[in-house]
Amino acid sequence: MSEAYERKKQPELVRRTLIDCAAHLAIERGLQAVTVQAVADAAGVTKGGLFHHFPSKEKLIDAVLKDQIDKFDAAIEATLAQDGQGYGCFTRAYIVATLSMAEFAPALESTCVALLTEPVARKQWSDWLRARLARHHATDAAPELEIVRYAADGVWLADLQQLPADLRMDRDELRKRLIAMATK
Amino acid sequence: MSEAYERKKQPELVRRTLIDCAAHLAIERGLQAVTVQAVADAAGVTKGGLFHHFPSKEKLIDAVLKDQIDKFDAAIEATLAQDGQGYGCFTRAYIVATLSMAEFAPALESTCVALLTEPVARKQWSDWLRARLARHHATDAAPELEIVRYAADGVWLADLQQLPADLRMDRDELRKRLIAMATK
DNA sequence: AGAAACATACCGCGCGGTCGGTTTCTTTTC
DNA sequence: GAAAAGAAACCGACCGCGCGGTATGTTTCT
Repeated sequence: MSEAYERKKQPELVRRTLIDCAAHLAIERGLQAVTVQAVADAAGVTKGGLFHHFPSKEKLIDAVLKDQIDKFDAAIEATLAQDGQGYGCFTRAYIVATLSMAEFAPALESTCVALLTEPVARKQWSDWLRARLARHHATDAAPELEIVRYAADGVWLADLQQLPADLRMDRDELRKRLIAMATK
Repeated sequence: MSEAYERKKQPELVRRTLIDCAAHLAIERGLQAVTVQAVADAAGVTKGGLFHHFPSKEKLIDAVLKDQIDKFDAAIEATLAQDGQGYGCFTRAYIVATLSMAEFAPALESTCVALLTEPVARKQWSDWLRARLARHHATDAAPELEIVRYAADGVWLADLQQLPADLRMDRDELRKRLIAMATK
């Protein structure tokens, strides 16, 4: 109640920090660096503290995955709210979301493909995509749009690999071109 | 010399098997399943035998990576030998190589993105790409072609994730469309 | 005979995970 | 309102196991 100084513990804040640190570690120093100890240290907690929030390391990873998908989904929803509807609206939102992920979190907490190759993660992603495609079937079923989505994925991958800038197109121009391909 | 029954040991064959098994394991059961013991077992060798061929696990992984890039490079070279030259010849070869990788080795030994996210691997790939782009600068520098490459990468990624078939376009049609985009 | 190609047995370390205690917050009771 | 009671949040020490790696012996080829 008192707004003097909020010295109360914030468990959900710690939980967030743990998830973020795990993603950060994975992308910065590789998957092998994601140990329970390292994540706990980075989050300023002890190992015991971490296991208070997550029953196992696997559950931690699951949470990281879910978090990434949730963020992505929210970004798409936000764009859809503006763009409205019409041919390729979902695809355009997909492009914007993917590219902005890469832009604002350059290989930081944006994602972890490494995790995506883990069998558990594949299902989470394909389930999400299937649900989305079903929803936007009327506007985004054209094969041309599928190809544009692949291109966005490729850009995302390049970003994850931290592909040197001299091998890549300017991001704004890239976005423009992709959106143009997904319009009309 | 004797062609009676070739009972001689074939060390380079064992080496190949080890590399293949490592890649196989990574893609089938995730990166965490790639342990020295598991690779050795899968290859029908003991752990000591494995360490006779590779001084460390890291060198094994390096070899897997190099092998993938070599295969990819060879596939491109083969296509280039037929396609000849002209606008987008490298990009078309890139498409064919990427797609055939995915087709003939469906998530088997085709590759391991997981490994690609490891810092070591990033350099290997970007070095290769830079060298290639420099060589084909005259024909494959157009921004449209870069986008098509991204699309091919996206397809490759989808394959790695073993994305269900109901979410994907037919591969032959996909190839046709991509090549068309990289022509003229 | 000598070297390469393995197998066998072993080691130390760091990993994921557990357990009991301690602190911090929330709720109950008077 | 304070004090007691309870639960939640977290720490610190510990454990067993499986990992990457080694040293030495044994077989197989040249």
